[in-house]
Amino acid sequence: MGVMALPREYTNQACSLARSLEVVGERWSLLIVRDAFFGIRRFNDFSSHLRIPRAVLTDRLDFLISEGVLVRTPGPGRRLEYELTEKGLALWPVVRTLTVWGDSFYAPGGPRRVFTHRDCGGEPDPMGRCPRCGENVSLAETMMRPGPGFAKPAEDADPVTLALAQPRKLLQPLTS
Amino acid sequence: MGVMALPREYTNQACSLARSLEVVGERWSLLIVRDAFFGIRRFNDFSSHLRIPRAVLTDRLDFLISEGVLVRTPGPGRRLEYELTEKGLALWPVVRTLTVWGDSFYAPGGPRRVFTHRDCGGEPDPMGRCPRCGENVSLAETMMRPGPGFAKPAEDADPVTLALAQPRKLLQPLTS
DNA sequence: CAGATAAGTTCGCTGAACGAACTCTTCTGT
DNA sequence: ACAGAAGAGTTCGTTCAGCGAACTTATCTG
Repeated sequence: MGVMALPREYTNQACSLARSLEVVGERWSLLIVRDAFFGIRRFNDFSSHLRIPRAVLTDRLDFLISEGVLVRTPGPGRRLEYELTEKGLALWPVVRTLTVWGDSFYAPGGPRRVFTHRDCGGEPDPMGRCPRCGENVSLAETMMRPGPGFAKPAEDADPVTLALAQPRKLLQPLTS
Repeated sequence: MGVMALPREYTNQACSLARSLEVVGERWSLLIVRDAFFGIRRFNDFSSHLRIPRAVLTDRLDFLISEGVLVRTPGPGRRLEYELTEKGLALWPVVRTLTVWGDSFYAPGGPRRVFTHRDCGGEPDPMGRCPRCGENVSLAETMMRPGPGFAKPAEDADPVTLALAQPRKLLQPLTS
């Protein structure tokens, strides 16, 4: 059974960071969430893009659902899909700040992906504030595209990886 | 030997989030970094505050040093101390956004800690911008104090926990 | 009705995390 | 100078989660 033991509690329960890490601090969890922001919604798409063991993927999805970060919904053709809830969407600043840190220290060629305000072209900060127009940019108004440090995927890369190498809107369902 | 194998690589190396998680995505790493922001600098203080197995703490500290997130320096009385580097300090937005998310969804009584601009009392956002005075607030100008959702530690809690229940400046060395 | 595709399960293995106890070195008081 | 305490790890046996590969079951599709 996929009943997953609650991840062992970080002892210092007085801290909201520790509490958050109990939910999204396990291996793969944040990458699954990131892929959901990128529009991935189906089991096999997560599996082929992340190359995570399928049993682990099952566990993580179940757990994220039980924590209210994802919901499982029937998609077109009754196939199951996984989508971010409001609570999951609220993780965007976390995903973004970690990515910015990685870009700063591990991407000598510049950011691997760039996120821009669809309407004005500015680059919103992790909280969504656009420095060009001053607006608060929603995720649906945010474009993602390869940046200067992007490593072009091989021709024979999996279809999901190829699709994510094209400019897209965040959260736009990726139907491979 | 504390030689730690590089954490298994998350396969999708085209992504800076995955790269970041290889550095700070392992169990305990971000909590160690958080404690460093709170002023903890000594092995035993990390150990007693986090209640992490000591061998794991050794591994994590060595690894964070090898990645340039921490430095080991001789402190007063030649005792070793661990301090955040510039690269480590750049993780504050990550720590802060995760904490804010945890406060939002797992702290019904309100934030467990609040962080304020020493000069004006405003509460800077995770990027450091103070909504009251508009300034960009440095970490050294940021005060931390218990918030409405803070669980008062028991009288017999360890000295580190007790010290962190008092208002303090971020990064101020905690010499227990 | 015969593949093909989606969405998982099952299984044996290995390595990391765990807690408790132990070691070695440096301070501190008398 | 010496005894004891505190700091900073190491060692050790156990347990459990993550791993990859192969297998299963259910739904589509031609």
